[in-house]
Amino acid sequence: MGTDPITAQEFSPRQNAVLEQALRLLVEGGEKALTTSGLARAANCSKESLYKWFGDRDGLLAAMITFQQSKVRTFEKAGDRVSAAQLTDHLEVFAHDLLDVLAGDVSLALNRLAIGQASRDGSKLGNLLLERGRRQIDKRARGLIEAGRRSGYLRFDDLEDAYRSFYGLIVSDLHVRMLLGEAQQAKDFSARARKAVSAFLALYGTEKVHSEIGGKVA
Amino acid sequence: MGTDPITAQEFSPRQNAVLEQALRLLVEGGEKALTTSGLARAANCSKESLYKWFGDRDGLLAAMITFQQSKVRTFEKAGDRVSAAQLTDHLEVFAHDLLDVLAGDVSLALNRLAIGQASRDGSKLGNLLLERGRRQIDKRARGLIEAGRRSGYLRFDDLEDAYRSFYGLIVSDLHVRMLLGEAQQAKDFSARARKAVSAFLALYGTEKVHSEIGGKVA
DNA sequence: TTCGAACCGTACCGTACGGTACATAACGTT
DNA sequence: AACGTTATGTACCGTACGGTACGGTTCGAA
Repeated sequence: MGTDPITAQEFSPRQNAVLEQALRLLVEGGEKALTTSGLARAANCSKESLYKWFGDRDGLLAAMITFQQSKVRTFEKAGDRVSAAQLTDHLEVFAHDLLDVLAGDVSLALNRLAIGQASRDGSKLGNLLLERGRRQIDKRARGLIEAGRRSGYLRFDDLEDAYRSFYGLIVSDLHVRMLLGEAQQAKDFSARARKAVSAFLALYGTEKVHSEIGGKVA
Repeated sequence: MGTDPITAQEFSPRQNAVLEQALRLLVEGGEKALTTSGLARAANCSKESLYKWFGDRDGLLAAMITFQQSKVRTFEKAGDRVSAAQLTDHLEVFAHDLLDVLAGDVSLALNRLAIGQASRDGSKLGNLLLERGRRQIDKRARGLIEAGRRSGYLRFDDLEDAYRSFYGLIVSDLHVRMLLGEAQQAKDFSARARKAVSAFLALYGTEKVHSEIGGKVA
Protein backbone atom coordinates (compact mmCIF):
# COMPACT_ATOMS: atom_id res chain seq x y z
CA MET A 1 0.00 0.00 0.00
CA GLY A 2 3.00 2.27 0.05
CA THR A 3 2.73 3.21 -3.59
CA ASP A 4 0.16 5.80 -4.49
CA PRO A 5 -1.24 4.84 -7.89
CA ILE A 6 -0.78 8.45 -8.93
CA THR A 7 2.87 8.74 -8.10
CA ALA A 8 3.70 5.18 -9.07
CA GLN A 9 5.59 5.25 -12.34
CA GLU A 10 3.81 2.28 -13.80
CA PHE A 11 0.54 0.47 -13.58
CA SER A 12 -0.09 -3.20 -13.99
CA PRO A 13 -0.39 -4.45 -17.57
CA ARG A 14 -4.09 -4.93 -17.08
CA GLN A 15 -4.44 -1.39 -15.83
CA ASN A 16 -2.39 -0.14 -18.77
CA ALA A 17 -4.80 -1.81 -21.15
CA VAL A 18 -7.74 -0.24 -19.35
CA LEU A 19 -6.11 3.20 -19.43
CA GLU A 20 -5.44 2.74 -23.12
CA GLN A 21 -9.12 2.17 -23.70
CA ALA A 22 -9.93 5.16 -21.54
CA LEU A 23 -7.73 7.37 -23.70
CA ARG A 24 -9.35 5.97 -26.82
CA LEU A 25 -12.81 6.78 -25.52
CA LEU A 26 -11.70 10.26 -24.52
CA VAL A 27 -10.14 10.98 -27.90
CA GLU A 28 -13.13 9.70 -29.80
CA GLY A 29 -15.93 11.30 -27.89
CA GLY A 30 -14.59 13.80 -25.44
CA GLU A 31 -15.14 13.80 -21.74
CA LYS A 32 -18.82 12.99 -21.93
CA ALA A 33 -18.01 9.73 -23.68
CA LEU A 34 -15.72 8.66 -20.87
CA THR A 35 -18.16 7.14 -18.41
CA THR A 36 -17.25 4.50 -15.90
CA SER A 37 -19.84 2.14 -17.32
CA GLY A 38 -18.68 2.76 -20.86
CA LEU A 39 -15.06 2.25 -19.95
CA ALA A 40 -15.85 -0.98 -18.11
CA ARG A 41 -17.72 -2.22 -21.16
CA ALA A 42 -15.02 -1.15 -23.63
CA ALA A 43 -12.18 -2.57 -21.56
CA ASN A 44 -13.96 -5.74 -20.48
CA CYS A 45 -13.49 -5.01 -16.85
CA SER A 46 -15.84 -4.37 -14.00
CA LYS A 47 -16.69 -1.01 -12.55
CA GLU A 48 -15.69 -2.36 -9.18
CA SER A 49 -12.16 -2.89 -10.44
CA LEU A 50 -12.03 0.66 -11.76
CA TYR A 51 -12.92 2.04 -8.37
CA LYS A 52 -10.54 -0.33 -6.67
CA TRP A 53 -7.64 0.71 -8.89
CA PHE A 54 -8.23 4.43 -9.29
CA GLY A 55 -10.34 5.41 -6.33
CA ASP A 56 -12.90 7.50 -8.14
CA ARG A 57 -13.43 9.14 -11.47
CA ASP A 58 -10.98 11.94 -10.77
CA GLY A 59 -8.35 9.39 -9.88
CA LEU A 60 -8.97 7.72 -13.20
CA LEU A 61 -8.48 11.00 -15.06
CA ALA A 62 -5.24 11.67 -13.21
CA ALA A 63 -4.06 8.15 -13.93
CA MET A 64 -4.77 8.67 -17.61
CA ILE A 65 -2.51 11.71 -17.66
CA THR A 66 0.38 10.07 -15.86
CA PHE A 67 -0.03 6.98 -18.01
CA GLN A 68 0.11 8.93 -21.24
CA GLN A 69 3.13 10.88 -20.08
CA SER A 70 4.92 7.72 -19.04
CA LYS A 71 4.64 6.62 -22.66
CA VAL A 72 6.17 9.67 -24.30
CA ARG A 73 9.63 9.93 -22.88
CA THR A 74 11.43 12.84 -24.43
CA PHE A 75 15.10 12.00 -24.45
CA GLU A 76 17.57 14.79 -24.04
CA LYS A 77 20.93 14.47 -25.65
CA ALA A 78 22.16 18.01 -25.61
CA GLY A 79 25.70 18.02 -26.86
CA ASP A 80 27.95 20.32 -24.93
CA ARG A 81 29.41 21.85 -28.03
CA VAL A 82 27.62 22.19 -31.32
CA SER A 83 28.25 23.69 -34.71
CA ALA A 84 26.01 26.35 -36.18
CA ALA A 85 24.41 23.87 -38.54
CA GLN A 86 23.89 21.41 -35.72
CA LEU A 87 22.31 24.08 -33.57
CA THR A 88 19.80 25.14 -36.18
CA ASP A 89 19.08 21.53 -36.95
CA HIS A 90 18.42 20.70 -33.32
CA LEU A 91 16.29 23.77 -32.86
CA GLU A 92 14.23 22.95 -35.91
CA VAL A 93 13.82 19.35 -34.83
CA PHE A 94 12.73 20.53 -31.42
CA ALA A 95 10.23 22.96 -32.91
CA HIS A 96 8.81 20.28 -35.16
CA ASP A 97 8.59 17.79 -32.34
CA LEU A 98 6.87 20.33 -30.14
CA LEU A 99 4.27 21.03 -32.80
CA ASP A 100 3.76 17.32 -33.34
CA VAL A 101 3.22 16.76 -29.65
CA LEU A 102 0.81 19.64 -29.22
CA ALA A 103 -1.17 18.58 -32.29
CA GLY A 104 -1.47 14.95 -31.24
CA ASP A 105 -5.03 13.91 -30.67
CA VAL A 106 -4.33 12.36 -27.29
CA SER A 107 -2.53 15.47 -26.14
CA LEU A 108 -5.35 17.68 -27.35
CA ALA A 109 -7.95 15.50 -25.66
CA LEU A 110 -6.12 15.50 -22.34
CA ASN A 111 -5.54 19.24 -22.46
CA ARG A 112 -9.20 19.79 -23.23
CA LEU A 113 -10.10 17.57 -20.32
CA ALA A 114 -7.83 19.38 -17.88
CA ILE A 115 -8.97 22.79 -19.08
CA GLY A 116 -12.59 21.81 -18.79
CA GLN A 117 -12.04 20.70 -15.21
CA ALA A 118 -9.78 23.62 -14.29
CA SER A 119 -12.43 25.53 -12.39
CA ARG A 120 -13.76 22.45 -10.68
CA ASP A 121 -10.85 20.61 -9.13
CA GLY A 122 -8.55 23.52 -8.37
CA SER A 123 -6.40 22.83 -11.43
CA LYS A 124 -5.23 19.46 -10.18
CA LEU A 125 -5.21 17.97 -13.64
CA GLY A 126 -3.82 21.13 -15.17
CA ASN A 127 -0.88 21.16 -12.80
CA LEU A 128 -0.29 17.49 -13.44
CA LEU A 129 -0.22 18.17 -17.15
CA LEU A 130 2.12 21.13 -16.80
CA GLU A 131 4.50 19.78 -14.20
CA ARG A 132 4.99 16.30 -15.52
CA GLY A 133 4.49 16.90 -19.23
CA ARG A 134 5.98 20.24 -19.99
CA ARG A 135 8.94 19.90 -17.69
CA GLN A 136 10.55 17.44 -20.07
CA ILE A 137 10.07 19.62 -23.10
CA ASP A 138 11.29 22.69 -21.28
CA LYS A 139 14.43 20.91 -20.16
CA ARG A 140 15.26 19.81 -23.63
CA ALA A 141 14.75 23.27 -25.07
CA ARG A 142 16.73 24.98 -22.33
CA GLY A 143 19.55 22.54 -22.87
CA LEU A 144 19.64 23.34 -26.55
CA ILE A 145 19.59 27.07 -26.02
CA GLU A 146 22.25 26.90 -23.33
CA ALA A 147 24.46 24.83 -25.61
CA GLY A 148 24.02 27.45 -28.30
CA ARG A 149 25.13 30.15 -25.91
CA ARG A 150 28.14 28.17 -24.72
CA SER A 151 29.18 27.71 -28.34
CA GLY A 152 28.96 31.41 -28.97
CA TYR A 153 26.01 31.30 -31.32
CA LEU A 154 23.36 32.74 -29.04
CA ARG A 155 23.39 35.76 -26.76
CA PHE A 156 20.78 36.61 -24.16
CA ASP A 157 20.45 37.94 -20.65
CA ASP A 158 17.66 35.76 -19.37
CA LEU A 159 17.32 32.17 -20.49
CA GLU A 160 13.64 32.14 -19.60
CA ASP A 161 12.93 35.15 -21.76
CA ALA A 162 14.77 33.58 -24.66
CA TYR A 163 12.92 30.30 -24.31
CA ARG A 164 9.59 32.04 -23.94
CA SER A 165 10.22 33.92 -27.14
CA PHE A 166 11.24 30.75 -28.93
CA TYR A 167 8.13 28.95 -27.77
CA GLY A 168 5.90 31.83 -28.82
CA LEU A 169 7.52 32.06 -32.24
CA ILE A 170 6.95 28.36 -32.78
CA VAL A 171 3.45 27.94 -31.46
CA SER A 172 1.86 31.39 -31.36
CA ASP A 173 -1.88 30.83 -30.95
CA LEU A 174 -1.94 27.54 -32.82
CA HIS A 175 -2.32 25.49 -29.65
CA VAL A 176 -5.37 27.36 -28.44
CA ARG A 177 -6.89 27.27 -31.92
CA MET A 178 -6.48 23.53 -32.07
CA LEU A 179 -7.88 23.18 -28.57
CA LEU A 180 -10.91 25.17 -29.68
CA GLY A 181 -11.35 22.65 -32.47
CA GLU A 182 -10.58 24.87 -35.42
CA ALA A 183 -10.41 22.89 -38.63
CA GLN A 184 -6.75 22.07 -38.91
CA GLN A 185 -5.36 23.93 -41.84
CA ALA A 186 -2.42 22.38 -43.64
CA LYS A 187 -0.20 21.50 -40.77
CA ASP A 188 3.04 22.21 -42.55
CA PHE A 189 5.03 21.97 -39.40
CA SER A 190 8.37 21.83 -41.19
CA ALA A 191 7.99 25.27 -42.71
CA ARG A 192 6.63 26.64 -39.47
CA ALA A 193 9.55 25.23 -37.53
CA ARG A 194 12.02 26.67 -40.01
CA LYS A 195 10.48 30.11 -39.83
CA ALA A 196 10.44 30.05 -36.05
CA VAL A 197 14.10 29.07 -35.79
CA SER A 198 15.03 31.68 -38.37
CA ALA A 199 13.26 34.37 -36.36
CA PHE A 200 14.73 33.11 -33.11
CA LEU A 201 18.25 33.29 -34.53
CA ALA A 202 17.58 36.76 -35.86
CA LEU A 203 16.63 37.77 -32.34
CA TYR A 204 19.20 35.98 -30.22
CA GLY A 205 21.85 34.83 -32.69
CA THR A 206 25.33 36.29 -32.63
CA GLU A 207 27.26 37.54 -35.65
CA LYS A 208 29.08 34.23 -35.54
CA VAL A 209 26.00 32.18 -36.27
CA HIS A 210 24.81 34.56 -38.97
CA SER A 211 28.10 34.45 -40.78
CA GLU A 212 28.30 30.68 -40.59
CA ILE A 213 24.80 30.14 -41.87
CA GLY A 214 24.37 33.20 -44.00
CA GLY A 215 22.07 32.72 -46.95
CA LYS A 216 19.96 30.06 -45.35
CA VAL A 217 17.90 32.62 -43.51
CA ALA A 218 15.33 34.25 -45.73
CA MET B 1 -39.51 34.99 -35.91
CA GLY B 2 -37.16 36.36 -38.52
CA THR B 3 -34.35 37.12 -36.13
CA ASP B 4 -32.29 34.24 -34.90
CA PRO B 5 -31.37 34.95 -31.30
CA ILE B 6 -27.84 33.89 -32.11
CA THR B 7 -27.27 36.26 -34.98
CA ALA B 8 -29.28 39.10 -33.45
CA GLN B 9 -26.91 41.76 -32.24
CA GLU B 10 -28.73 42.42 -29.05
CA PHE B 11 -31.03 40.74 -26.62
CA SER B 12 -33.79 42.27 -24.61
CA PRO B 13 -32.78 43.98 -21.36
CA ARG B 14 -34.31 41.15 -19.40
CA GLN B 15 -32.34 38.64 -21.41
CA ASN B 16 -29.19 40.67 -20.91
CA ALA B 17 -29.68 40.50 -17.17
CA VAL B 18 -30.19 36.75 -17.37
CA LEU B 19 -27.08 36.31 -19.51
CA GLU B 20 -25.14 38.41 -17.04
CA GLN B 21 -26.13 36.02 -14.28
CA ALA B 22 -25.24 33.09 -16.48
CA LEU B 23 -21.74 34.48 -17.00
CA ARG B 24 -21.41 35.05 -13.29
CA LEU B 25 -22.34 31.48 -12.52
CA LEU B 26 -19.95 30.21 -15.17
CA VAL B 27 -17.06 32.31 -13.87
CA GLU B 28 -17.67 31.30 -10.29
CA GLY B 29 -18.20 27.60 -10.63
CA GLY B 30 -17.32 26.48 -14.11
CA GLU B 31 -19.59 24.70 -16.51
CA LYS B 32 -21.00 22.32 -13.95
CA ALA B 33 -22.33 25.25 -11.93
CA LEU B 34 -24.26 26.54 -14.91
CA THR B 35 -27.46 24.51 -14.73
CA THR B 36 -30.75 25.64 -16.14
CA SER B 37 -32.39 25.33 -12.74
CA GLY B 38 -29.59 27.21 -11.06
CA LEU B 39 -29.65 29.98 -13.61
CA ALA B 40 -33.43 30.33 -13.32
CA ARG B 41 -33.08 30.59 -9.57
CA ALA B 42 -30.19 33.07 -9.71
CA ALA B 43 -31.81 35.27 -12.32
CA ASN B 44 -35.35 35.04 -10.94
CA CYS B 45 -36.74 33.74 -14.13
CA SER B 46 -38.43 30.52 -15.11
CA LYS B 47 -36.86 27.65 -16.91
CA GLU B 48 -39.61 27.88 -19.46
CA SER B 49 -38.47 31.39 -20.36
CA LEU B 50 -34.91 30.16 -20.75
CA TYR B 51 -35.99 27.55 -23.24
CA LYS B 52 -38.26 29.98 -25.02
CA TRP B 53 -35.47 32.54 -25.41
CA PHE B 54 -32.48 30.35 -26.14
CA GLY B 55 -33.93 27.12 -27.45
CA ASP B 56 -31.85 24.72 -25.41
CA ARG B 57 -28.76 24.68 -23.28
CA ASP B 58 -26.40 24.92 -26.22
CA GLY B 59 -28.29 27.94 -27.46
CA LEU B 60 -27.82 29.50 -24.07
CA LEU B 61 -24.09 28.91 -24.19
CA ALA B 62 -23.86 30.42 -27.65
CA ALA B 63 -25.91 33.40 -26.53
CA MET B 64 -23.54 33.91 -23.62
CA ILE B 65 -20.61 34.16 -26.00
CA THR B 66 -22.26 36.59 -28.38
CA PHE B 67 -23.53 38.62 -25.46
CA GLN B 68 -20.10 38.91 -23.91
CA GLN B 69 -18.53 39.87 -27.21
CA SER B 70 -21.17 42.49 -27.84
CA LYS B 71 -19.99 44.15 -24.65
CA VAL B 72 -16.30 44.41 -25.47
CA ARG B 73 -16.09 46.48 -28.58
CA THR B 74 -12.50 46.96 -29.59
CA PHE B 75 -12.30 50.23 -31.44
CA GLU B 76 -9.76 50.59 -34.19
CA LYS B 77 -8.30 53.97 -34.84
CA ALA B 78 -5.27 53.13 -36.89
CA GLY B 79 -3.72 56.36 -38.04
CA ASP B 80 -2.52 56.23 -41.58
CA ARG B 81 0.82 57.77 -40.72
CA VAL B 82 2.56 57.37 -37.40
CA SER B 83 5.84 58.34 -35.84
CA ALA B 84 8.25 55.78 -34.45
CA ALA B 85 7.30 56.63 -30.89
CA GLN B 86 3.61 56.42 -31.74
CA LEU B 87 4.08 53.08 -33.39
CA THR B 88 5.86 51.52 -30.42
CA ASP B 89 3.31 53.07 -28.10
CA HIS B 90 0.40 51.67 -30.06
CA LEU B 91 2.04 48.28 -30.29
CA GLU B 92 2.67 48.20 -26.56
CA VAL B 93 -0.87 49.29 -25.79
CA PHE B 94 -2.17 46.60 -28.07
CA ALA B 95 -0.01 43.97 -26.44
CA HIS B 96 -1.11 45.05 -22.99
CA ASP B 97 -4.76 45.10 -24.01
CA LEU B 98 -4.45 41.67 -25.54
CA LEU B 99 -2.97 40.25 -22.35
CA ASP B 100 -5.68 41.93 -20.30
CA VAL B 101 -8.39 40.44 -22.46
CA LEU B 102 -6.94 36.95 -22.44
CA ALA B 103 -6.45 37.06 -18.67
CA GLY B 104 -9.97 38.26 -17.95
CA ASP B 105 -11.96 35.81 -15.90
CA VAL B 106 -14.97 35.92 -18.20
CA SER B 107 -12.77 35.33 -21.21
CA LEU B 108 -11.03 32.45 -19.51
CA ALA B 109 -14.31 30.91 -18.44
CA LEU B 110 -15.80 31.13 -21.92
CA ASN B 111 -12.68 29.73 -23.52
CA ARG B 112 -12.67 26.86 -21.06
CA LEU B 113 -16.29 26.22 -21.83
CA ALA B 114 -15.76 26.20 -25.59
CA ILE B 115 -12.67 24.01 -25.31
CA GLY B 116 -14.45 21.57 -23.08
CA GLN B 117 -17.24 21.25 -25.60
CA ALA B 118 -14.99 21.20 -28.63
CA SER B 119 -15.21 17.47 -29.19
CA ARG B 120 -18.93 17.37 -28.55
CA ASP B 121 -20.55 20.01 -30.69
CA GLY B 122 -18.19 20.05 -33.63
CA SER B 123 -16.46 23.20 -32.39
CA LYS B 124 -19.54 25.34 -32.75
CA LEU B 125 -18.69 27.39 -29.69
CA GLY B 126 -15.01 27.43 -30.53
CA ASN B 127 -15.68 28.85 -33.97
CA LEU B 128 -18.03 31.41 -32.50
CA LEU B 129 -15.33 32.49 -30.10
CA LEU B 130 -12.69 32.68 -32.79
CA GLU B 131 -14.68 34.28 -35.56
CA ARG B 132 -16.52 36.92 -33.59
CA GLY B 133 -14.01 37.58 -30.84
CA ARG B 134 -10.62 37.32 -32.38
CA ARG B 135 -11.53 38.95 -35.65
CA GLN B 136 -11.69 42.33 -33.94
CA ILE B 137 -8.35 41.94 -32.26
CA ASP B 138 -6.72 40.67 -35.43
CA LYS B 139 -8.02 43.61 -37.43
CA ARG B 140 -6.66 46.10 -34.95
CA ALA B 141 -3.24 44.47 -34.89
CA ARG B 142 -3.02 44.14 -38.66
CA GLY B 143 -3.96 47.77 -39.01
CA LEU B 144 -1.18 48.79 -36.68
CA ILE B 145 1.40 46.66 -38.41
CA GLU B 146 0.35 47.85 -41.83
CA ALA B 147 0.58 51.44 -40.69
CA GLY B 148 4.08 50.76 -39.43
CA ARG B 149 5.05 49.38 -42.80
CA ARG B 150 3.54 52.31 -44.70
CA SER B 151 5.51 54.68 -42.49
CA GLY B 152 8.71 52.85 -43.28
CA TYR B 153 9.27 51.47 -39.82
CA LEU B 154 8.47 47.85 -40.47
CA ARG B 155 9.51 45.49 -43.23
CA PHE B 156 8.05 42.08 -43.92
CA ASP B 157 6.99 39.88 -46.78
CA ASP B 158 3.90 38.32 -45.29
CA LEU B 159 1.66 40.29 -42.96
CA GLU B 160 0.24 37.10 -41.48
CA ASP B 161 3.69 35.82 -40.58
CA ALA B 162 4.57 39.11 -38.95
CA TYR B 163 1.37 39.21 -36.95
CA ARG B 164 1.72 35.58 -35.91
CA SER B 165 5.21 36.29 -34.65
CA PHE B 166 4.02 39.35 -32.78
CA TYR B 167 1.20 37.42 -31.16
CA GLY B 168 3.53 34.61 -30.16
CA LEU B 169 6.07 36.99 -28.69
CA ILE B 170 3.36 38.62 -26.60
CA VAL B 171 1.45 35.61 -25.40
CA SER B 172 3.71 32.60 -25.80
CA ASP B 173 2.17 29.80 -23.74
CA LEU B 174 0.66 32.11 -21.13
CA HIS B 175 -2.86 31.71 -22.47
CA VAL B 176 -2.82 27.93 -22.27
CA ARG B 177 -1.24 28.06 -18.82
CA MET B 178 -3.98 30.32 -17.57
CA LEU B 179 -6.61 28.14 -19.18
CA LEU B 180 -5.13 25.18 -17.35
CA GLY B 181 -5.56 27.13 -14.14
CA GLU B 182 -1.95 27.67 -13.26
CA ALA B 183 -1.58 29.96 -10.29
CA GLN B 184 -1.21 33.37 -11.87
CA GLN B 185 2.25 34.59 -11.21
CA ALA B 186 2.77 38.32 -11.04
CA LYS B 187 0.96 39.44 -14.13
CA ASP B 188 3.30 42.25 -14.96
CA PHE B 189 1.77 42.79 -18.34
CA SER B 190 3.50 46.10 -18.90
CA ALA B 191 6.96 44.62 -18.83
CA ARG B 192 5.83 41.70 -20.92
CA ALA B 193 4.29 43.98 -23.52
CA ARG B 194 7.44 46.08 -23.66
CA LYS B 195 9.66 43.06 -24.17
CA ALA B 196 7.41 41.69 -26.88
CA VAL B 197 7.35 44.94 -28.82
CA SER B 198 11.09 45.27 -28.45
CA ALA B 199 11.62 41.82 -29.87
CA PHE B 200 9.09 42.41 -32.61
CA LEU B 201 10.88 45.59 -33.69
CA ALA B 202 14.20 43.79 -33.59
CA LEU B 203 12.74 41.25 -35.99
CA TYR B 204 10.70 43.38 -38.37
CA GLY B 205 11.84 46.94 -37.70
CA THR B 206 13.80 48.90 -40.28
CA GLU B 207 16.95 50.89 -39.66
CA LYS B 208 14.74 53.93 -39.57
CA VAL B 209 12.85 52.85 -36.51
CA HIS B 210 15.98 51.70 -34.74
CA SER B 211 17.72 54.98 -35.28
CA GLU B 212 14.71 56.98 -34.14
CA ILE B 213 14.21 54.99 -30.99
CA GLY B 214 17.71 53.91 -30.26
CA GLY B 215 18.44 53.56 -26.61
CA LYS B 216 14.91 52.75 -25.58
CA VAL B 217 15.35 49.13 -26.60
CA ALA B 218 17.29 47.18 -24.03
C1' DT C 1 -8.37 -30.94 -4.17
C1' DT C 2 -9.27 -27.02 -1.53
C1' DC C 3 -8.74 -22.36 -0.34
C1' DG C 4 -8.47 -17.53 -1.22
C1' DA C 5 -7.65 -13.57 -3.83
C1' DA C 6 -8.65 -11.01 -7.75
C1' DC C 7 -11.83 -10.04 -11.08
C1' DC C 8 -16.02 -9.99 -14.19
C1' DG C 9 -20.85 -8.99 -15.19
C1' DT C 10 -24.93 -7.28 -13.72
C1' DA C 11 -28.13 -5.38 -11.04
C1' DC C 12 -29.10 -1.75 -8.07
C1' DC C 13 -29.41 2.98 -5.64
C1' DG C 14 -29.55 7.89 -5.13
C1' DT C 15 -29.12 11.92 -7.34
C1' DA C 16 -29.08 15.53 -10.48
C1' DC C 17 -29.70 17.23 -14.78
C1' DG C 18 -32.22 18.80 -19.31
C1' DG C 19 -36.48 19.57 -20.84
C1' DT C 20 -41.82 19.98 -20.52
C1' DA C 21 -46.40 21.09 -18.59
C1' DC C 22 -49.36 23.82 -15.96
C1' DA C 23 -51.32 27.00 -12.85
C1' DT C 24 -50.88 31.66 -11.54
C1' DA C 25 -49.64 36.48 -11.61
C1' DA C 26 -48.38 41.06 -13.78
C1' DC C 27 -49.55 44.30 -17.31
C1' DG C 28 -50.53 46.84 -21.30
C1' DT C 29 -54.53 47.22 -24.89
C1' DT C 30 -59.07 48.01 -26.31
C1' DA D 1 -63.69 45.65 -16.97
C1' DA D 2 -62.46 41.85 -19.91
C1' DC D 3 -58.72 40.00 -22.59
C1' DG D 4 -54.29 38.39 -24.57
C1' DT D 5 -49.55 38.31 -23.87
C1' DT D 6 -45.75 37.31 -21.34
C1' DA D 7 -43.40 35.74 -17.53
C1' DT D 8 -42.79 33.23 -12.96
C1' DG D 9 -42.62 29.27 -9.95
C1' DT D 10 -43.29 24.74 -9.13
C1' DA D 11 -44.03 20.25 -10.02
C1' DC D 12 -42.99 16.59 -12.95
C1' DC D 13 -40.71 13.10 -16.28
C1' DG D 14 -37.17 10.40 -18.36
C1' DT D 15 -32.62 9.54 -18.41
C1' DA D 16 -28.00 8.89 -17.41
C1' DC D 17 -24.36 9.07 -14.47
C1' DG D 18 -21.18 7.95 -10.26
C1' DG D 19 -20.74 4.79 -6.97
C1' DT D 20 -21.88 0.25 -4.37
C1' DA D 21 -23.23 -4.59 -3.60
C1' DC D 22 -23.25 -9.25 -4.80
C1' DG D 23 -23.12 -13.74 -7.05
C1' DG D 24 -20.28 -16.32 -10.05
C1' DT D 25 -15.77 -17.35 -12.30
C1' DT D 26 -10.90 -17.81 -13.08
C1' DC D 27 -6.53 -19.13 -11.40
C1' DG D 28 -2.48 -19.68 -8.74
C1' DA D 29 -0.81 -21.42 -4.21
C1' DA D 30 -0.82 -24.73 -0.55
